[in-house]
Amino acid sequence: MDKCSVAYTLSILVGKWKPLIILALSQEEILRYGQLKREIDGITHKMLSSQLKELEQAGIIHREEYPQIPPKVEYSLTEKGVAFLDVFNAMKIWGDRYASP
Amino acid sequence: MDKCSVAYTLSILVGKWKPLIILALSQEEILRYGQLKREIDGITHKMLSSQLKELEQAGIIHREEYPQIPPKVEYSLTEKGVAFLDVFNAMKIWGDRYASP
DNA sequence: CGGCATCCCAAGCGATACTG
DNA sequence: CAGTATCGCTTGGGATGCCG
Repeated sequence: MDKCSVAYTLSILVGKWKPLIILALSQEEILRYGQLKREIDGITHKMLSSQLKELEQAGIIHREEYPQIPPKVEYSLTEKGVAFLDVFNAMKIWGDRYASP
Repeated sequence: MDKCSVAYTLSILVGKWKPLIILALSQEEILRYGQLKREIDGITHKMLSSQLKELEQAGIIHREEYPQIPPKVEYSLTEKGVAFLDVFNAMKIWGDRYASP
């Protein structure tokens, strides 16, 4: 097994919140900032902002900003992000099978 | 997608070194402590010890101790650990397809 | 040879406040 | 409503040393 591509994938999962953000967006297609914040239990304002920015830079999510007052920003998964769900699916299968006592 | 089983799987991947340990053992079947240390570039004594212990407690790896002087300890993947390679495989597929720029 | 304990720094993260 | 900045705590993990 080649370590490099696995390492790249792991780099996406780094941090306490990124997986939860991706999963939240996988369920709702499109979510506004505030909706995401409510979906993800316990995440702080700062963390959500920074993690969203990192995921956007990684090309996992798309950010759509509407120039209006009050501001409105929508987030959604890119094709790359949707494909990432295969990884979560493998995790889910393994977790279902082996989740601890 | 159920978060719980995914979260359990993610908990296995927590830390800088656990994925590398699992991957190393996936390539060699059985490795002694010192061999693992040499396989995994840059890992410190302390980290290898602690991560091995955690993986053993999680049931991912098997620890076989030979009561002799000098000590000899062999590590290998359990069935649960081998099954975990499916997760890495999904990661590899995604990484190969989408690795950056 | 392999495990465990100690010390210590840096990164990660939370709380809070300010801005457009 | 969404984003940025600052501060300080907590924790992961690196370096080192002792023990069976």
